[in-house]
Amino acid sequence: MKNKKITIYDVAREAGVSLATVSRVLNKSAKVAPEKERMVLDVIERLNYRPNEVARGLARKRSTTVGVLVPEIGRLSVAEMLSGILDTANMEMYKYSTLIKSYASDLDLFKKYWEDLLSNQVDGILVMFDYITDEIQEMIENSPVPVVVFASATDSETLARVSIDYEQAFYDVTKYFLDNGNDDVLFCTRNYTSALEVQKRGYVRAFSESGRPVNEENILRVYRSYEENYEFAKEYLTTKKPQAIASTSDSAAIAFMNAALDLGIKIPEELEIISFSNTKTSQMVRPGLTSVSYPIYKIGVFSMRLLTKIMRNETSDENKFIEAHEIIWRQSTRKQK
Amino acid sequence: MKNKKITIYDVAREAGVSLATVSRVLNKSAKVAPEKERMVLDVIERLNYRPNEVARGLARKRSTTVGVLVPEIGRLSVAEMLSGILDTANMEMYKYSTLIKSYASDLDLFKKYWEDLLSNQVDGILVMFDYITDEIQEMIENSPVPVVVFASATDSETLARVSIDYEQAFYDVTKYFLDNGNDDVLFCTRNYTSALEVQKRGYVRAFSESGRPVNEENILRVYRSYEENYEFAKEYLTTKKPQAIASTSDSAAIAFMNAALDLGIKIPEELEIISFSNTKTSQMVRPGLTSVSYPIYKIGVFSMRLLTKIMRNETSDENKFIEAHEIIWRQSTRKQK
DNA sequence: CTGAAAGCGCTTACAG
DNA sequence: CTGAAAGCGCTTACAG
Repeated sequence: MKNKKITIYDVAREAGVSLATVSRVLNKSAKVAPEKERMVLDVIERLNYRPNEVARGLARKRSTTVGVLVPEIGRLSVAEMLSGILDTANMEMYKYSTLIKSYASDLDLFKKYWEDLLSNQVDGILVMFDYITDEIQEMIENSPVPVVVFASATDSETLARVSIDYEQAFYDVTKYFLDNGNDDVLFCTRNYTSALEVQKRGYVRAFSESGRPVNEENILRVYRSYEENYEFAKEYLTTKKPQAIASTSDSAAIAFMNAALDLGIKIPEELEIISFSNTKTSQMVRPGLTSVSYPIYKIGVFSMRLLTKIMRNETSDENKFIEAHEIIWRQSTRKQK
Repeated sequence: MKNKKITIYDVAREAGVSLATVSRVLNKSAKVAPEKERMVLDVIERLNYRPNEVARGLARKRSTTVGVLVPEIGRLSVAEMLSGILDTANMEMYKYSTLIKSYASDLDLFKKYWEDLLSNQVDGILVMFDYITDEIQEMIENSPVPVVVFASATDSETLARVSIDYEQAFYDVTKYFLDNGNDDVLFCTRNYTSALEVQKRGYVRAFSESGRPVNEENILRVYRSYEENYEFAKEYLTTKKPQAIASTSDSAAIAFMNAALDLGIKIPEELEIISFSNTKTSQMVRPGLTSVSYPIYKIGVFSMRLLTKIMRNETSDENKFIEAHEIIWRQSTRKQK
């Protein structure tokens, strides 16, 4: 560690010009005589001057920093979206720094981080929340800076957002099962919160349309870890014989699959399984796991792009992007591609 | 979006005190008369005042922000480490904001982001780099702010860092294979850079000790995607019959495993496989994949903690933490637990 | 095209 | 215990 901090004053003195001029060549914000510009640029180079973004932020009242709030950075899908967000934020035309907060699906933590981000004067915020409650929506609507919601279930028609149609995705999967003679469709989900509501709606709709009743007992809350789910599945499948499983969680889907195999239940002949996130694991397991695939990385890219537009006041006619989902058929279903 | 920015001036005026007093109660930096303190606190509450961290950072010359440089945020292990870093950074006693940059394993991008972080006046930097070259090491040593290196291979004895002993891990795995009668040990790695050197050293050492020669052709560079690796493995295993595989990449290990199974090669009887990262997938596949496990989350926690100590000038007698690794034995090896 | 000056919203010696 | 004032390192009208 060394390096004495060198400031714009040093550059101005050394180059024999005023602060203002240095600032102008730095920001290309106004015409500067070519010779002076050269001088300044030379000095900057020689002194290895690096503008202080914090001072800059204060002076121009823009931090060129955006905040990102995610429920759990350790989730593979989240990491993948962050990847899209960061890549976009750092593109030449954008160049935003990103302050990332992972709130562990905890509402209080979410609120705290939200305040933290505002304190840090972010120019905009990207929010991912499994389900946008009224409270969260109100926070967003009262935000002093633009907010874009991504990969979140919501009923709002006004929020700027990019995600997929969760209800439709669950509908599609359930309908496939029902259309193929399965009455007893298990619905496994990890978070038994209101997030469930939007998704459950698709499940219920498919049942209604097919004229069959929904059995509430078939809506299962599963665990976080694979081991727990495996034990649970093994016990469950010993007494009950569902015909099909739709799971929001990859780990639960695979736990059920492995448990079934270990119990001698044939897949997909006796039990069909579809998972709601097409992670790398889905293709590595045997039999391959049929999954709903959606453009995770792209959702990150689009949400950052949308936020940028709004921050720049580019009147975007469209502030809502619903990405298409698709079912990737593998060996855990009778239909295979 | 609404909310007119309210500043410390507004609070001072409203509470009938000076700026300085408000600042004191905000920072608890000096004694303030209890009644005045109450007043100020009340006004803050009522006005919903939120200190501007950017102005604060400028004034006190500390941003309470740290930078994090990772090769690829989308990698599950990276996400998990970030999880540990963020959790620690946000703990009451620390409270650092984190500026995260993912440089796509690109040296130029790394350098750019490095400068960006310094421009943003971070108080410290956490660096992950598959292998710390001399160039990187020099950047770190010349950094104006403290730097902690994590989960990176390096020969440096001076850098503050926390990681595992890569050489030893590769040695352990190779030795297991050699001790159990496998001469033909494939070594699969994704990045054929100097990172390889440190790891290869363990592989080579095990061979030397056992008095057997290393066959350079057994050092394989694999692909990024599972599909490519699967195709490659299938072709490879058709002509060659290795007895054991040590792979730095989970996806390659599983690709070889599935390809072998599809070719009728028995695992582990005819081919043993060990992977170098114990991801969730390792336990979900059948047969279970024996893997080297190391405390990923903990490495994040420790590195952030170490950085904090250095930033606070707490003379840490120890600036190097090497976490223990462990082999989790599953069904892809003859030894199973 | 260029400089002097005010201002961004805070903190922190310095006096008292 | 408290306030006036300088300063953190920039940007940006305002004159010229």
